[in-house]
Amino acid sequence: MSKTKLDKSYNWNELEDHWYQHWLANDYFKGDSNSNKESYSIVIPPPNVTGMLTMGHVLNNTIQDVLIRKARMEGKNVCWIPGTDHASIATETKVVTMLESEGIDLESLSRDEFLSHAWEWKEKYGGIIINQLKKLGCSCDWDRERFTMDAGYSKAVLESFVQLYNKGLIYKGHRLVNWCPVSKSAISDEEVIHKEKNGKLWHFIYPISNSDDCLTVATTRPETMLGDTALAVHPEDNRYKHLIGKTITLPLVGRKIPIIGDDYVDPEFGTGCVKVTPAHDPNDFLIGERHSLEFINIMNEDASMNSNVPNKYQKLSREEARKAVVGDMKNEGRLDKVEDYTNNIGYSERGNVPIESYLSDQWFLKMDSLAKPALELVNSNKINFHPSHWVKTYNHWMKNIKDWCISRQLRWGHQIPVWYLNSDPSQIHVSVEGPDDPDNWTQDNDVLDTWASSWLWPFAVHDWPNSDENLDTFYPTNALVTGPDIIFFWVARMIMAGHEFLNDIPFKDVYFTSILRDETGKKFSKSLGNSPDPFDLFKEYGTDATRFGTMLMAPQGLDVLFSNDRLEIGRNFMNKLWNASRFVQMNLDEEDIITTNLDELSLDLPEKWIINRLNQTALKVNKELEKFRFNEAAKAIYEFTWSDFCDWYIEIAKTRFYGVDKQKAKESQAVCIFVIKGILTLLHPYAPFITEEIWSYFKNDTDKDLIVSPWIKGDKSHQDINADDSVDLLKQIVTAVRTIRSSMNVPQDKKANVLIRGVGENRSKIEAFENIIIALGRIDKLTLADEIEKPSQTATAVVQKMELFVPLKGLIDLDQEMERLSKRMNELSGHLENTEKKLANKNFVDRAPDNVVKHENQKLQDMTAEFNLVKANLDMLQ
RNA sequence: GGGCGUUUAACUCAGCUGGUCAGAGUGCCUCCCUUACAAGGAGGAAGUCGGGAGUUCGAAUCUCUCAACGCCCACCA
Repeated sequence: MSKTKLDKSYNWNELEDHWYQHWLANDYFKGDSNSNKESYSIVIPPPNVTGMLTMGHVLNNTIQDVLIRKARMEGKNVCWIPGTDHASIATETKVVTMLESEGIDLESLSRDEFLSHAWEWKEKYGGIIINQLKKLGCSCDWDRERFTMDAGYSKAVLESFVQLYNKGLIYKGHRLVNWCPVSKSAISDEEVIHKEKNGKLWHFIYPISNSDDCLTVATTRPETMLGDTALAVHPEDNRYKHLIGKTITLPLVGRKIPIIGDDYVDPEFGTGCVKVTPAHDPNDFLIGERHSLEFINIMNEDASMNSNVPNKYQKLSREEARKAVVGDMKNEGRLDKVEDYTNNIGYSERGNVPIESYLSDQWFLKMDSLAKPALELVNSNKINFHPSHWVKTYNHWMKNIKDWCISRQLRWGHQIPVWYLNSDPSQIHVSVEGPDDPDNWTQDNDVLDTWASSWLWPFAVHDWPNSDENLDTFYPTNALVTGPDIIFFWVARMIMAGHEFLNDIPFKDVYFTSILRDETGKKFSKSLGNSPDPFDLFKEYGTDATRFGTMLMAPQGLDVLFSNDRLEIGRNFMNKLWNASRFVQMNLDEEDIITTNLDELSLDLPEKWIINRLNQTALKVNKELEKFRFNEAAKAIYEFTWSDFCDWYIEIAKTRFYGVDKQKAKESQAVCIFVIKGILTLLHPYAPFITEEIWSYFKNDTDKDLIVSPWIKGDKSHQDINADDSVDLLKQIVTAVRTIRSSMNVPQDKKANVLIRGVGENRSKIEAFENIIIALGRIDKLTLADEIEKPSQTATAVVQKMELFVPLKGLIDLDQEMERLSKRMNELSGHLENTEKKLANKNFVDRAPDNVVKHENQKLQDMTAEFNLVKANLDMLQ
């Protein structure tokens, strides 16, 4: 920057890009796989390649950037690997929508043609979110950016399939799966969202063959009766058990189907009699297997009726078929009644339509043997969850894990590396490269579930299995930062994959972020349109303020109600920091002050105090960040900067800057710079842009850019109780004077005299601060005395057993003063009562630790003294 | 049905291994545009820490219980 002075206000829109480009140009973000320094690595949870930056991303990636930037400043070999996920089903849906809108006939497209459209689309839109992350300030190693369908990555995915297949963990099964009729593909259990819906319960009357008797059956899905192959009752149900073994003629279809007895049926529910559709319901499927029933698939892939149903229903959608079936049953007099009924319906997460249980050939991965070691890794704390209560959720899922349906009937994704011999499809070939004579073989049409590629992310980004170089340096990663909503989809599976393929953990710590909600508690989501556009916020508040504000309001593991005025806290803080820095800068006597070494100075108590407080803040920030308490660390920096440095030390420093003692002025300037640089260092991970900008004005010749400057650990052994106590006394006196002035409505420009009685051993301390107290309290004359008569018409206060008199001739309002003193007396007597009670309790004195008892005694003494003085002063007024 | 979480000032929330007179920001009241900052400064009002019980010398904090709200998982046609 060519400027030598900080601008009057911080113009983030100009400076953010400048610094980001500067960091990139200096290669600060790059990890070094040949370094022998301690490494620190994170892999980004790859956003969907179709994605746009949301507030969720802001939260998630700011946290990662905080960890990464701190580690970098600690001098570690840092590597944050970015990338995107091909998001098979989500992306394919978008591409299909686009092609349809362009009037392109999907049916006429070959697989390759479709894929070339998809890649075109990816090239066009795939980079958006990456650029958005750069705007956010993420210090990722962009040279290592990965995409889950990159050539190398794809090879890793196929490799993993082949390995698992060869171990016998992958099998093909003809099973009921969750079927999304929109994407015409199987989906996993985790991709099914259950929604409560108001539906109906239809009661149908079925005639029993060769009999006049009937059975009434309740169903929520009338259309599936076209695929019924049995009726089931409980074997012990006295109403029906004599019917077991008989048959009924299925109305509308004419098929004769048996009445069977099965424990699954709950006699209490509905009519106690269930229609069984083995090909379209998971429970019925199991009944069907137990009783060797016929499995009749009645639907096409889009959930319309197929040729296995009577002609008149064929090609009807499931909704139309339901209407038709109900109408026809009613016409035949077989509709007994219709009840309202609320039930949970599974919806496809992507297609947002009810799923079908659908019979099809799919590839499955056996999970039991993978889950066991992964469970152990977390429960033995080799991997730590933050907050830890997520371990229970993890355990529950892992202990009830089911085989994973990994095949999808899509085109965008990793095509399953299985080939069938054309002349005999029962012969299969499984390998990464495919068969030698490809003309005789046909590859499986399906692709893999997206998560069956992203579960390899922590090591596949490093060219596994081809190269070890980066893996040796950057694997296992240190931390994973992600949302608890993908604990099953992704986190659990990465742990399994890490153990399976590399026999190691993929990360040491997992931090689960908060879920962001709007003011009314609704989850931010694209479909609700209630998520603010982060870029509007960056513009309005600045990226640093958005990052800082978001961190401040994101306590560990709780949902967060997001609102813009939280970001104002961040913006105001950045403004405060900017102005404090500007103030210090404009008061520097000489430029070379920035090179002053504090060790060469003999500092006064206020200087020692603020340096001490900075050290304590650094210790606190380190401690909280180690525990992933980002909000607490942010708060510590905020409070130190605002309350200690700006509110007190800068005000004290003014008395130095404008005083006659030039040496003190210089010392104070040096201390201000030291403290500001400390603040900038601690704040940099949260607010990288503004801190780097201010730093550039304060750095000296040996300083590097802030992003790579040394982190402050804090020094546990450094303490200065004397300085703390002294400044504490100073603050109490000044505050007492200010309170009196304020409550007596003394105008700002009117100076008051202050007398302090009973100074005793405090005299030297106060004398050392005299000019500061006079300035901050707007005092004309300060008189210190051990014994002195109380002036008339004076307001009083008690500070550390000293009486403070502020004579206010003509200004004092007796009633107000009496009220003020009475209030304080009441407060004190309340506390005194409690303390006395405590100390009178023999059990307390005997059993509580000495220091606690001692403290209570001290409290009693101090408060009694203050009480007596306040009372005496009050009495004099009456 | 099973599990997890939340309940602290008017609002949004901190408060960690039980022990300073329970904190912050916003809002509210009073005063101040004092040459770093009105996106600011000084002062102030505001809380039986969801209800109840228990453990303890001592509970916002630990245990139990009840209530309200939220989330996750499972699911009977």
